[in-house]
Amino acid sequence: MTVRVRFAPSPTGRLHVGNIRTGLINWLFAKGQHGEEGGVFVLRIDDTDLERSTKEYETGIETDLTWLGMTWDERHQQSARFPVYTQAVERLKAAGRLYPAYETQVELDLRRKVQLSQGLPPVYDRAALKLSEADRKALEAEGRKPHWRFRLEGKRVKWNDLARGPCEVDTTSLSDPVLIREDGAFLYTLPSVVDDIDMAITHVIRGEDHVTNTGVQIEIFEALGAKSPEFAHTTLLVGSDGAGLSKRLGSLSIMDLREQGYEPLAIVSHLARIGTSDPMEPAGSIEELAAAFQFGKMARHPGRYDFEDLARMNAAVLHAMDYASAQPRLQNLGADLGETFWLAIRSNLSRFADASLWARVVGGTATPIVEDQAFLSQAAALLPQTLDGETWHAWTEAVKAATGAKGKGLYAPLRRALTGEERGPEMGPLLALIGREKALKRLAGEPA
RNA sequence: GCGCCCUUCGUCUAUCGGUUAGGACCCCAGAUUUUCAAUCUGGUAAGAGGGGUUCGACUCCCCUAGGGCGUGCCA
Repeated sequence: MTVRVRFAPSPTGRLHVGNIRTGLINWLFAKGQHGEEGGVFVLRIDDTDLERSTKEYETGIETDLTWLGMTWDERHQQSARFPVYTQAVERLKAAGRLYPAYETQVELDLRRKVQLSQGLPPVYDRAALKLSEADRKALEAEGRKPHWRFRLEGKRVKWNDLARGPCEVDTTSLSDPVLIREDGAFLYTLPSVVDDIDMAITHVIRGEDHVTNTGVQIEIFEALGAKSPEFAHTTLLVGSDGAGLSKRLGSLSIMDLREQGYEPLAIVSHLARIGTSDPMEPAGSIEELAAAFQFGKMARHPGRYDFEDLARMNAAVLHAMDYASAQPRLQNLGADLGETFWLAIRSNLSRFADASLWARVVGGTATPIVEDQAFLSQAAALLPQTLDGETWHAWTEAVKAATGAKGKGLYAPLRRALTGEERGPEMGPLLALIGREKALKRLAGEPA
C-alpha cells in the first residue's frame, strides 16, 4: 500500500522551524519509502479559521516549502470542504455522538477553576447531556446558541506509535471535545479526521503535543466507521536555553532564515538531524536525508535547536557546493568570476552572499591595509611577471629570503595589503585571480 | 493539581544485564616542511541523586529532583 502522509499548516502566519520540522519529517518518511515513487506527500491548507487565514500566508507556505525542496504531490484546501464536514457532523449526530452544549466560555472557565481548586481534574461535567428538549428550547429562547461536543466513549484508547511505541490515552479523564463552535465554525479536530479519511492518509506524523488529541481522534475515526491511520508523535524542539520553542518562535520563521542567508539544505539537514543519532553534518540532498530517515533514530526527549549548529551546517553546505549550483546565484550577486574563483573562495564562506565580498576583492576595488610600506615595497619588487596558482609559494619564499619575515609576520601583511581583509581564502589562487596590476598597486598602498 | 513522555561527554546521541561506555559537533594539540580560515590526524570529556532486583545495572523496578507536553468554543 502506498504511504500517504499530510502536512496541514494554517495560513495564519509564516512557517517556522517548529512546524516545518513536522512537515519535513512527514516528507522524509514518505519519500524514504521503498518502491518506485515513494510515498505521497499531501499539502493540506488548514484554513478553516477564515478570519485569521490569508492568501499571503498561504503563498508564503508554498514559497517556503518549494524553497526547501519539500515538493508536494497533492494539495487540498479545507475551506473548500465545509460541505464534507457538515455531512460528517450529521452522521455523528445521527449516531448520538454529538450533542449541543450551551455554557459560555466564562462559565466553563469558572467551572474549571473551581474543579482545579478542589483538586479535581478540569474535565467537562457533561451537564448539557442532561438537558431536556424543553431546557434547550428555553436556553435558545434566551438567545443562546449551542456549541457541539463529541461524546467520548470513555475508554482506554490504544495504538502502537511509530515513534513512541505502545501508547494509551484514557479518554475518561478528558473533556468531550468541542467540534463545532457557537458561531458554527469547525474546530481543527473534526476536519482533520474527516480529511485524513477522505484523503486516505496512512500515517499521521506530528508533534508529541498531539498525543492526547490522538486518543480523541481515534474515537472519532471509529465513530465515523473508518479505520485509524498509523500514528507517530515526534518530540518537540526546545531552544538552546532548554525552554520550549514550538509555540513562541516567530523569530525563527523560514523566511527569516532565508533572509539571513541560510541555505535550504543546511536548514533541512539541521532539522532532520536534531535529536537523532546521525552526525550533525549536511546531507548531499534532501532525498539523501529521506533515504536515511528512520523513526528509530530519533530520541524520545526534546531536541535542542542550536543556531551555532545551523551556522556550521550552512558553512559546510557552502564548502561542498559545486560551481554548477553556485553559478546562477553568483550571477544574481554580480559575483560570477568563474569556476576557479568559486573553488578558491567557497571554503571560506559562511553565507553565500559573502561571495560578493571576494568578487570585489578579486574583480573590483579593494583598499589595502598597510602597516609597513617598506616591507610591501620590497615584496612588490619581487613579484613575478606572470601570476598563476603556483606563484604565491615561490613569491613568499623570495620575500622571506629578502626580508627575513616568516610565518604570520610574512603572510598577514601581504594578505592585508592584497585583499584589504584580515582573513580570507587561501592566497595562492586568490593572488592569481587578483592579477599583477592590481596586486602591485595594492602593495604600493593604493586602492585598486 | 492531575496525566503522558523524558534525563549518558559542554552539545546532539549509540548502547536495548557483562563494552577500555562508541560516534558527531565544540574545544585542545599536531600536520599542511612558515598566515586567519578551510582540510587532515590525534586528544580531553559522560550514565541527575537515592534505594532496590541480580553473580553482575547506563540498561529492569521504586522514590526524589529536573525537563518537555497535555489538561481550550487554539492548532
